[in-house]
Amino acid sequence: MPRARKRPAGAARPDKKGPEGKRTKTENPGEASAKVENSSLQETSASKDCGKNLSSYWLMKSEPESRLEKGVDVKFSIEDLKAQPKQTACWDGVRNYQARNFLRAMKLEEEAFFYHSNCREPGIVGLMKVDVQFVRMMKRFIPLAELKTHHQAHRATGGPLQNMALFTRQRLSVQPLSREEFDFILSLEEKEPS
DNA sequence: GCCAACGTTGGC
DNA sequence: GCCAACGTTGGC
Repeated sequence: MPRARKRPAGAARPDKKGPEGKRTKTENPGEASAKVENSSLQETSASKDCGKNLSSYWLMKSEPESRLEKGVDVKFSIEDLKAQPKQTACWDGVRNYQARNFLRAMKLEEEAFFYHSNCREPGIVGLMKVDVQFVRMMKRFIPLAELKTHHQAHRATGGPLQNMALFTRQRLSVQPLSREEFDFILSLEEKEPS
């Protein structure tokens, strides 16, 4: 279950058991708000610019279709995010330590793609800012298959998606993107679906 | 629903 | 600290 899943509103800690019921409202933005706790984060194409580029970009996966995990529905789509108070949610349910380290490394206001996983049409659906708050839908859905096509081409040509974590670190539910990766993906919005 | 890929656990 | 067994992720 390292996949991200959120709970309604101010959701609190991951392992709360129990009837999902109402959660007490927390002002705490949750793990995703991240203070940099830092550390030895893994080097990826996105994390190696040694300080000159202070911003980071992220991709966060969540499942938009219902699926029970230990009796709890892990579904959390971008529509669900929009429906939260302030369109903001707590990104809990991440257990993988590497993904958790990335959550801790996030800084407020950094931009993140919302990715729908384990569903009929996997792909990037929208943009969020770390808090985690809805920003906007993508101008068009960017399917996994299209990203993969570019990734494969870029491996040959040295293009921006050549090392994209979505393909090189599969199963990582929270992952960093370099600015080049982020900008390239944004540029796809303006193009015809391939 | 299948199952490959990969992470985690735990005995030794 | 190795590594086999087991569990999870997530595309298909």
